[in-house]
Amino acid sequence: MKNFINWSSIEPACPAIASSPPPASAFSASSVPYFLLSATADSSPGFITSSQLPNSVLGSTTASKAAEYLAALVSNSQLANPLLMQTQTAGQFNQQLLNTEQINGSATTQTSFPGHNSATEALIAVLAQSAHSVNNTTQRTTNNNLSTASFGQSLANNLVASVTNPAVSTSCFSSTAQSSPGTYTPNAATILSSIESQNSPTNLPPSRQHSAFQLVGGLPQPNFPVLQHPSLQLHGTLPLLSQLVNQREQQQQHQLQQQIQSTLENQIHLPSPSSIQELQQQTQVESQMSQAAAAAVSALYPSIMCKILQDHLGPALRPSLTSTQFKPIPQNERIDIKRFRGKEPHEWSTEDVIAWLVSVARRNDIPFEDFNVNGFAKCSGPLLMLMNEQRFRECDSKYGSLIYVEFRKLISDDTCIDDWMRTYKEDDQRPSTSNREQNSETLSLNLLCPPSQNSSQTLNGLLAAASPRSPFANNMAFPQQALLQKMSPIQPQMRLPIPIANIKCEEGVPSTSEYRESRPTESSLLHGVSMKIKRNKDGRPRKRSQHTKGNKLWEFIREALKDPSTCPSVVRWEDPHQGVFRIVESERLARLWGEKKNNKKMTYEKLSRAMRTYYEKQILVPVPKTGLYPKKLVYKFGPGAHGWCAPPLLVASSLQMDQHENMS
DNA sequence: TGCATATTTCCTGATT
DNA sequence: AAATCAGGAAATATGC
Repeated sequence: MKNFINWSSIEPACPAIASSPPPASAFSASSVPYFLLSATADSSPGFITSSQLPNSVLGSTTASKAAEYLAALVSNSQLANPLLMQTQTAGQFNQQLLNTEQINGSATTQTSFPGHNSATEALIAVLAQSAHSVNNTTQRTTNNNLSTASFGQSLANNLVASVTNPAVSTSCFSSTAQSSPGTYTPNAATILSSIESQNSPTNLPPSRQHSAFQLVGGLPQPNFPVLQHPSLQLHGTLPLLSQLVNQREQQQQHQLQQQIQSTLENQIHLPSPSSIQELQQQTQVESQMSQAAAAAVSALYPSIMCKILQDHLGPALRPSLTSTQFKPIPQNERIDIKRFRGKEPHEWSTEDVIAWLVSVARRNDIPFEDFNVNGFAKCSGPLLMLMNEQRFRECDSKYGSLIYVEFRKLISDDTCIDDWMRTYKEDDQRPSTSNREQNSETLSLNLLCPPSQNSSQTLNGLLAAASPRSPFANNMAFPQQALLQKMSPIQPQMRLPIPIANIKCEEGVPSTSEYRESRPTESSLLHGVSMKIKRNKDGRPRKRSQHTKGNKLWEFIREALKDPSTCPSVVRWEDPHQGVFRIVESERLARLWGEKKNNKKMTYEKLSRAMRTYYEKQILVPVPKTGLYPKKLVYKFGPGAHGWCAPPLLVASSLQMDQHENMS
């Protein structure tokens, strides 16, 4: 157990650990694979340029994306043989992590941090550790075949350890210390949450049960056979790298097959069939290792797996990769990702919606490819306005709620939706039937796209898509039903039950509506679609309520602690039992809070002032000055707060840590 | 309309 | 030196 390092024992001694990257000495040029050094990028020297990346990475061509991609590529190739992963980089990295003095050293400065390769190296180190630990496990359990699950678990555990550790997550995983510190972390955290939900600590091998807070150190010193090729030293091109990877794997497979073949042919000279079995097992393990590594990386980094890698991984992995998940944005379908900003949501075309989704992904540090864009492919702004949270979840089961919340923020001041609905109401009240038809058509078309598009479509055509038994199929009163049915499969109970004219008064959903009475939940479909326009004295429309449930600052922080996209990258637990948490990135938290409150001027200064008002109400209580916690940016929930509870994994890990500390 | 609530904004000064 | 903490005071936005 000596080679475990307990992060919690280091952190209190160094509250500023998250902002103190390792010294430059931890990495040297000679320890970096050639192709990382040879590539150049405008924004981040040392990384491959965005033009060299596949489409799936182009959604957000940040340096960290490039780093992730390269890391995946490296790991896919090198994890095929775990020994290759025991690189100098990994060894040095781990030694560096183990050196508490260095971590605590005040001499570390931002400028000395080699930001151009840190993310990749950190990841390689973690992957190396995974390979190493699995290798050990394999040696210990001789006859146990290495399973995909166990390897993936090991990899996941190491990433848990790394991401949980602020020194790694905030400093090392930030690909470019200068331009985008910490940008890697949310992705990793997002991925980890799904892993954590699958892997309970009790299922881990004994050596990994403290993984959430510990990182194994002391890797053997290396022998780093980098992929050496003259071209790579000049141009770090992915196709060539991929080709080399393929060639090398084919060679390895071929050699092993030859070995087995010759062994079988010379069987008479062999002492026992068990050796053949061992050799076959070795081959099997090698193959499984390769696939397991690939599966693990693909599971961890679905967004950065490009077609080259998928092809490389072989059929065993493909079933786990959905076609939609990795569908690149076609080059010829580029969209103006800024246009939507100049429009109101009800003016958004389907392209604007996609562009907005890109911005949501970026803002939340979610790989855009993780969004089920297909689910929103036919949604225009007006249609989004009619969709409730459940409908968003139907479009994207994973991120639907988040996207819904983001969209509600956009229309929170009720301006655009009110205007839009009012316009329709005015039109709708015109007596002429022909007008009604026309207006219904306009609206229905608007739901799909703004007037500029799809104008050739007719109302009849749209209505034809509706169920013939629909109560609105023949009266033109509510074409949204038809549209929603056409858009995507909708559960019958989700159908819009009432004519739009009747739903304009939030508090007055018509009492005559049999639908409402028989199915009260249906009114929730129109949550937020309010015709009641509240305005301030100066005539400006009121912003969305600040007192809405779940909209208080402490509740926002509570939710951030539950959200893998913000915990532990923005806020994280210090002591989940006691309700002690720490703000990791203060300004980012303030920015997120500002976004929620539609206040671009929010700062951490102001946020913290609001936090201090909570001491009076005991929503927060002073953090005990026991020396257990950092002195800054640490808060504690008090009896006035409720609903906070730490993720089970953290609690379990923390308990184990307590036991471990008690034992020692 | 007025009051209560929950911040938000600005500030000074202390601490890390 | 910069970031953070502490808290007073007034302003603002919103719900009821």
